[in-house]
Amino acid sequence: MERIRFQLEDLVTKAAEQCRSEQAFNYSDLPEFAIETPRDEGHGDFACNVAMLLARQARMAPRKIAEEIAARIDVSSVTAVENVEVAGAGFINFFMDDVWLAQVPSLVTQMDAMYGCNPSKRKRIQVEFVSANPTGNLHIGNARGGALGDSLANILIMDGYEVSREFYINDAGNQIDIFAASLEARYLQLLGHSISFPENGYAGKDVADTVQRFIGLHRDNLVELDSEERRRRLVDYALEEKSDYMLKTLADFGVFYDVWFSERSLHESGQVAAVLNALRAKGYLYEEDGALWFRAGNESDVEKDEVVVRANGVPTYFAADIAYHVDKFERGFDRVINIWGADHHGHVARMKSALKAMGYDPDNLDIILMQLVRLFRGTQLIKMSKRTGTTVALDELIEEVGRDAARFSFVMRSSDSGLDFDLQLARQKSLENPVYYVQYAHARIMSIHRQAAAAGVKLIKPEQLDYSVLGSAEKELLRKIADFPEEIAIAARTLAPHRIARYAMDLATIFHSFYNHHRVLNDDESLQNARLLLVELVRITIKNALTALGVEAPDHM
RNA sequence: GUCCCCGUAGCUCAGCUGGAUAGAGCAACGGACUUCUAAUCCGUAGGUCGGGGGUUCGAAUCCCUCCGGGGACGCCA
Repeated sequence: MERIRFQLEDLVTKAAEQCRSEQAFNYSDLPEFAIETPRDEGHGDFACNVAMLLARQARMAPRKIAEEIAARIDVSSVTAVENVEVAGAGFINFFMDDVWLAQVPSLVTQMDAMYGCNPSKRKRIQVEFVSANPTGNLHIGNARGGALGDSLANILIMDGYEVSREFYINDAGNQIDIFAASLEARYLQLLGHSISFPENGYAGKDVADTVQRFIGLHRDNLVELDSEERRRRLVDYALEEKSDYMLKTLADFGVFYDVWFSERSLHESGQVAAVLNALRAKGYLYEEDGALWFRAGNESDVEKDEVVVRANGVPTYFAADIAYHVDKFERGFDRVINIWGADHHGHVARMKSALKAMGYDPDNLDIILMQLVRLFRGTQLIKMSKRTGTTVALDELIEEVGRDAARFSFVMRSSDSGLDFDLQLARQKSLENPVYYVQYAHARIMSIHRQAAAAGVKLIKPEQLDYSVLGSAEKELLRKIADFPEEIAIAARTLAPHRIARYAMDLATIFHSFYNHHRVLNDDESLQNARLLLVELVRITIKNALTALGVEAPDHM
């Protein structure tokens, strides 16, 4: 379909140039205009806005310009163009011959599971998402990040990028020390020693359970050791257990990673120290109150400088994060995308500023700030608290509402919007739940195929399609199907997976309406053949859209 | 105080890099199952796109400002 757009663009450009040479009107540069798909069918298959954009330069009413251009468009050079009209403020509308829609069936059936994919961009993108602290279970916000990141990665792949999914394990730093102290306290308490629990410690039941399992394996072996060694052994055990569980839970959620990257490894390899040295050499670091600060303040959009090494000599999370992002770009990614919770937004400008200081182009780093999720059960808000462990974790969420409903709910909304997730609503298999609406369309089509097979009706090949039997309802479906690769491109460009959820719902709507008005299996053989092929194209497209979102396309419901 | 997100129908939201008469779902009301799955469809009703300026041929969309809601401003991550 893209080819048609280029051809039309070319037609318009030539016609405009001809206008200039014939002095119909004058302009110096032809503005970058659009060949868009009008919302209203009455406005044709494609519309061009060039006349409005030329109005100022040409000093002529847009409508008049459009007429001059339209009169010079050579329709015969592109066979698929049937008619050109000027409408509205000065739109040039193209009405296409059926020829171009007739290309859709063979395209879809040939590409099948690949339909929607765009040509290779020959670029590598890394998507880093979830990256939860391995000190607790995955919560509802991580679930949104997981659904979003995984879908985005799928969409980028479809749009022709090479994509690597990455999880950054925060297995170093302050919170790990607190975690270790909490583990130690629980360990000693469970073995009957009277010891106070750290004030800011991890008091959740899951932490106690982890310690209990450790005791089951190793009994009281650690009691006699010194505290540092005891903590090290406990935390190593706990981090491994927690990470494994996260991996498993994310896999249950349909999320798989290419790389698990350890923060601790950055310290151990000396990369953090190396980055600090480099920044110091470039004059970006200074000392104040005993700590080492990164000078980010030169950039107008950065509020404050940030500490990279504390007064006690320990590097901060930020220091490690700079080293981490340097490492990402050193691995050769053309573009790096992070999905962060909105509460991290203060970090964005400083991170970019640090990357710039290190000699990288900060524009190659995109950070999606995902607004926070509130969890409800009916009208009751469920408060999140990592410390007390009262939140609903991702594994419980999957258990309660199912993977498909959960993933679709998270990904159907723009990441810019806050999300209220109602457990009661999500578990209902009802109208409130758009995922079933889309899945139902797929199941219905599968049912038609089963009936067809039972009656001995075979699916025809696209080249056998009698195009003339298709009515306006069928053509509307074909047009929507034809849009899919472009939808993928837009979703990839704007980093907005929710567009694909929206698209799937729209396509399902058109299909359900068609289904209720027309029978696929009927007495007219050529009509039946055409419709059966058509619904198969719908099925492929819906399935590919759902797959991009990590949602199943069921055969039965 | 500074910064980020949001404000569109009664509710939940979509609206792509400005484009033609602002769209869905839910809720309300009225219809459609002896026929491929009624988890569906068809119709009716519902809007000063938070307010005010500005840019433009054209603004829900871009800029400024004010109001309202949420969030962040730590030698935590």
